[in-house]
Amino acid sequence: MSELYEPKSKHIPQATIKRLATYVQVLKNFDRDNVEVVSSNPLAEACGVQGSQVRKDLAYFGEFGIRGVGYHVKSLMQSITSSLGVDHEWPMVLVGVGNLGRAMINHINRHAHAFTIKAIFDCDPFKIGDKVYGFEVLSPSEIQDCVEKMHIAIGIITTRPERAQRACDHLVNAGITAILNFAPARIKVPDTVKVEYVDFFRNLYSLVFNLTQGEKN
Amino acid sequence: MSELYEPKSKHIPQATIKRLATYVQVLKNFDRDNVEVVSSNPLAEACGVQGSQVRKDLAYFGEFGIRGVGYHVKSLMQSITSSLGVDHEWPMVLVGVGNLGRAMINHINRHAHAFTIKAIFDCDPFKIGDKVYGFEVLSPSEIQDCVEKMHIAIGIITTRPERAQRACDHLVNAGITAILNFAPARIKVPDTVKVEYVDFFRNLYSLVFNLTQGEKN
DNA sequence: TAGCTCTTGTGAAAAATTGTACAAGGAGAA
DNA sequence: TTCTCCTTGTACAATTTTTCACAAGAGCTA
Repeated sequence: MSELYEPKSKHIPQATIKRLATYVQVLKNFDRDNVEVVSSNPLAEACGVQGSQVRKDLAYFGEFGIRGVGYHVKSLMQSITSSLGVDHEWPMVLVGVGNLGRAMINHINRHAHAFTIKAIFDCDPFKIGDKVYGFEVLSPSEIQDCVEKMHIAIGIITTRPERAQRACDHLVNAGITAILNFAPARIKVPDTVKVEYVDFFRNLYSLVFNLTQGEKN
Repeated sequence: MSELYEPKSKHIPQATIKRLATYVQVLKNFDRDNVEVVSSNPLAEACGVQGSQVRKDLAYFGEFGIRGVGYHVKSLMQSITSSLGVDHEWPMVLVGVGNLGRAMINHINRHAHAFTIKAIFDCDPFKIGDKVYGFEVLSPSEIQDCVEKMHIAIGIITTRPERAQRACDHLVNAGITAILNFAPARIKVPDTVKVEYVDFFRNLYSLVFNLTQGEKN
């Protein structure tokens, strides 16, 4: 087995990446239950997809399984996280220390191995200087310095929607190239910056649509 | 224009539903800025999709535009929300009053028009009876009664991953048919129950993958 | 009314994704 | 070693989703 996993083919669907994240989550559970080897079908079932889908997704990055046997849980986890680049720590900054922001600081720094919030910012001068979960709330003017010193690539936005674009601009100017936006607003960024939106109202809309559809059938 | 909007065609992609939620979000902003009419291209650009995509998505539900003119912002919002069934209130219950749970109670009840949390539950006997944002934390044994009395269809899970399945079982037994799961764990439900997963580590994985990919090019 | 401009709604084409089916290959038994 | 049993990895087929391109239609002007 090689040390470094590079994609075998050019283009990998975003859906595949998202599924790989799920596989890791489920593999962690298998590992916790002391399962050592798992084949594609049980893994797929636990993730709510088809076995062939799992095999195809993994095939983008390499051959991690043993024919006739399956996948070694621990080594597959390692292979996936290494392939995606989440096998080491990613420091992050967060802008917007409201209720949602506080929850995320706490939630992310507790749960995630690969992701840690290192500094927090807010535009509200009354909040600057406050201590939140051990962090001092800083002024956005300090983002750039912080990002450069700590080599931070990822920023999180948890402001109100009206403030999202401003927060985004601060982050982009500071040199951030990836943004996770929790604010219910679309933001404009240069092509060089990647944005992911987390908006669970989308999920609620989807649930409601399925509920109302179901009634008609 | 008719009063009730029913889908014109049989199957509508989930991706379309999710995009429609985004359109509503963006239309709200146009409305706030007193824009009265918008055509598909500017709307699409603000949502990060193609104009033809917007038109096709809307076409699943009816003809809401005026040729040569565009869409009336207010009436399009109304048409979409009515089509999806989110033009009236959906009461919800939440299980798991930890940090994430608290944040969601506050966040959802402040922001969303169509969605309101009506009661909150926790398995931890030490939490039961506590007051959180005006709600008393109840025992899971009371879910069924609550769901029936208030005609609640949607449940939210914000427990720790180990507890997610138990919370889910409580909800399903109580008659809940749609679940929004924030816990980083997959849950098993009967076919009649819809589940949507909110897992922003997926989004973080995606960002990191794109960052590491970008380096290589 | 006729003519011009603009944008929708939609069939058809293209692209992307998912599912199928099976050859290839590893492990263990005889 | 040889045979059998399993499961992977992948070529190909089917399906789904997105994009393209344009006819149809609405408003405005003269």
